[in-house]
Amino acid sequence: MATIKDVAARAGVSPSTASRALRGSTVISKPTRERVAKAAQALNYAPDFNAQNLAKNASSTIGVVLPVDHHEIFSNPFFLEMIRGINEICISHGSMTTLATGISSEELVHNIDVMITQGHIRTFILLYSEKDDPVVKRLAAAHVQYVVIGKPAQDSNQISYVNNDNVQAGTDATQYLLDRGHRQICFLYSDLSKMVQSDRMLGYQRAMMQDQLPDILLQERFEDHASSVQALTAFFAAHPTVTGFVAVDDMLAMKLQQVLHNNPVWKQRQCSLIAFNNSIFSDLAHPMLTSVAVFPQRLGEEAAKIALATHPTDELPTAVIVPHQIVARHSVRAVSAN
Amino acid sequence: MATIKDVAARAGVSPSTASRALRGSTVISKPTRERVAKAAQALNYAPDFNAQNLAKNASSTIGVVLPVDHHEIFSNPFFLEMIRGINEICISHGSMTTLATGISSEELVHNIDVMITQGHIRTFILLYSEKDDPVVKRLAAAHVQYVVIGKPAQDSNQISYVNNDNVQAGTDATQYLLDRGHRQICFLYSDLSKMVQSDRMLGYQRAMMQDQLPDILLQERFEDHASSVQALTAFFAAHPTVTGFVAVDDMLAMKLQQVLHNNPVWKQRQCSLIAFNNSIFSDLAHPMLTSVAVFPQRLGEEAAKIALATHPTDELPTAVIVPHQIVARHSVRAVSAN
DNA sequence: CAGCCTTTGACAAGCGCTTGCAAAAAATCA
DNA sequence: TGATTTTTTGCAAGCGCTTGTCAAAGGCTG
Repeated sequence: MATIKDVAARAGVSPSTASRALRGSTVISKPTRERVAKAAQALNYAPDFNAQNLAKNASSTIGVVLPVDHHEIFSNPFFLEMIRGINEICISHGSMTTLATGISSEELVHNIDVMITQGHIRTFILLYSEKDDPVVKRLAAAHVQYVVIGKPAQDSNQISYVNNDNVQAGTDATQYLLDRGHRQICFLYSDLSKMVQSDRMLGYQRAMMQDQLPDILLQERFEDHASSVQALTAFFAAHPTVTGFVAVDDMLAMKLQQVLHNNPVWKQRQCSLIAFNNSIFSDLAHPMLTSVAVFPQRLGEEAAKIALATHPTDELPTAVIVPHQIVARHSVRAVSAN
Repeated sequence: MATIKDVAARAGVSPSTASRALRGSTVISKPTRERVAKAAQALNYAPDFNAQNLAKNASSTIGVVLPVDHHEIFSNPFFLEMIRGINEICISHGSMTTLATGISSEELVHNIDVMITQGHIRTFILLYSEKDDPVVKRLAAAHVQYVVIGKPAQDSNQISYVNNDNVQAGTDATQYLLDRGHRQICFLYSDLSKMVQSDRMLGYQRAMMQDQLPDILLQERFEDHASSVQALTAFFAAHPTVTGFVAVDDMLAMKLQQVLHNNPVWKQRQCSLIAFNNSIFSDLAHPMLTSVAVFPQRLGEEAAKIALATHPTDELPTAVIVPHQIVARHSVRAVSAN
C-alpha cells in the first residue's frame, strides 16, 4: 500500500503538504493540490483509517444500534433494509459501519461503551425508538452524536431523527378504506407503547372523526389460534357490521387474515384489510395485502446522511420525514355505501 | 480515558512493560503482571483500537459480508440472526464487526477492497455461498482469511466453513413424513443452484430411495397466483395421490399452503407439509408449519469462533456442522398406510 | 528599491500502542 | 566473591497520518 509519503515524494512536496492538499485545504495552492491529487491517483493511494483516526482522535465508522434482541422484533426484515441504506451512504462517504447488538439492555449498553471508549466511535444510528431507553441515556452522557430512526420518545426537537409521518400514514390508510365505501372500520394493533403504533392509531382516529364515524379498536396479538378465535368472536359480536380493518403492520394483518380465512362465516364476510410496511409479508399473504409502504432503506439512507453531515455536537438537530405510499394489492374491496 | 502510560505510572513500571504485562507476556514476572493488571483495573483502562491496530498493522474488527442485494433474499430474517450470533462472539473477544453490502457484485467487491486496504481488515465471514463468487476470488487474492456460512461451492476442504448437514436434514424431514404413513411425497424447491436446496433434495431422494419410493419433484416459485394455480393443477393431474410435501424452505412452504388452502378441492386433500428453517414464517402460516430448525444464530457464533481463532493464514481449515432439529407444529397429519 | 504583508510549504511533534534491543537486576555457579 | 547466565525491565523507534508553528518566497506600497 502506498503511504502519504510516497505520494508526497512523487509530487515533490512534503508529507504535510500532501496531507493538506488531499483534504483540500485552501492554504495549499491549486497547482500543488492538483499535482498531489494526480500523484495519489497514480499510486492508488488511500489513507489508512487507523492512522487517520489515531491522529484525529476520531473515527471514520459509525455505529448502528439494533434493538435489544426480542425474537419477534428481530425477525423483521425491516432492519436489514435500513442497514443496507445506511451502509450504502456510509461507504460512499468513505466511512464504515459497525453493529451494536445485545441480548439485554445492559449488554447493549456495554457494547456501545466499548465502541465509544475503545473504538472511538462518535456517531451512532439507532434503528428503533423507545421510551426511557438506557442506550440513549448512555449516548447522551458520553456526548456522542446520534440519530434515531423513528420518533424520539422525548425531546424530539433536540435530537436528530428520521421517520415516516405515521399519523398521516394512518389517516391515509383509513381514508383509503373510506374512499371505497367502508364505514365500519376497525383499527387493529398490538402494542401502543410503540410510537409507530400510537401514531398510526392517531391518524386512524383523525380520519374517522372527520367523517364523524366511531372508533373501533382491537388490540390482539394472535399468539395462538384458540385465543385468536375467541377474541375475534367477541369482537364480531360487539361490532357485527365491520367491513374493514386497518392493521398496524403487515405481520399482524397477515395473522388476522389467517384466522379470518379459516372460519367459513368470517371468510364469507370478505373483510377488507389494509396494512403497513409493505414487507415481504404483504406479498406472502393471500389475498396479497394492500399496504402502506414506508421505505426502510430510504430511512436508513437519510439517517446516514444526517449522521455523516453534522459533526459539531452543538449544532441544531435535523429531522427528516420520508414519505409513505400506498401500494394497492388485493385485500381491499369496494363496498356500496349503506 | 486512561492510557497505557497512566497504568504504567500507577504500577510503577514503564509503558512497554505495562503493554507486555497486559498481553500476558511471560517475559514479565508474575508479580509485575499482577500489579499492572490491578492498576489497569483501577484506572478502568482499555486499549485504543486505533492505536493498537496501527502499531500491529492489523485490525480488531472482522468483516461480515452480506449477499448482493436481491430483494427476496434480503427479506430473509436469517441474516440478522446470523449477524447477532457473530456479533455476540466478537464482542466477547474484544473485536467488532463491520458490514459489507452491495447492490451489485462489483460494488460489494469494491466495498470489501476498501475494508481491506483502508480498514486493514484481515478476516471476513461470508453469510452465503455461491458458485464462482467474485467476492471469494478477491478475498483469496488479497490473502485475507475468511470463513463461509454454508457449503463452499468448491475446495470445500481448503476453506473454513460452518454449515448444517442439509442432506441429513432433507432425509430427516422426509423420514418424518414417511414415519407418519406418507408414501407419495413431493419435494418442492425453487432454485437448485443454491447449495442448500440441492443438498436438501439429495437428502429427500436418499430417504425415498431407501423405501423404494419414487421421487416426485416440483419446482415452483409461486410468483403470482394464476401461474401457481396452473402449476399445481398440472402437478396434481400428474400425481393425484400425493399426500405430503417437503418444501425447501418455509417461505416457499407458506406460499404453497396459501394456494392449496385457497382451492376447496385442494384444501380438502389436507396435504401434509414439512418445511425448513423454522423462521417466523413457520409460525405465521396456518396451520403452523412443522419445520426443520437450523439455528442461524448458532451458525453465526460458530463462524465467528473460527474467524477469531485461527490467525495464521496457512493453517488447516476448520469446518463445523451445526445440528438441525425438527420442530413439530400442525402442518403434518398421519395417514393410514395404504 | 526598501520594508511590509501575504501566500505557500516544510519541520517536527504527537496520537496510543507495540517491540527489538540493550541495560539492569537477580540468580547461579565456580 | 567475582564471573556468568538468566530474568526482568526500560529506552527508543516507529506504525501512517494530522496540524501548529515558522521560515522562505513572492507581491505590494510608498
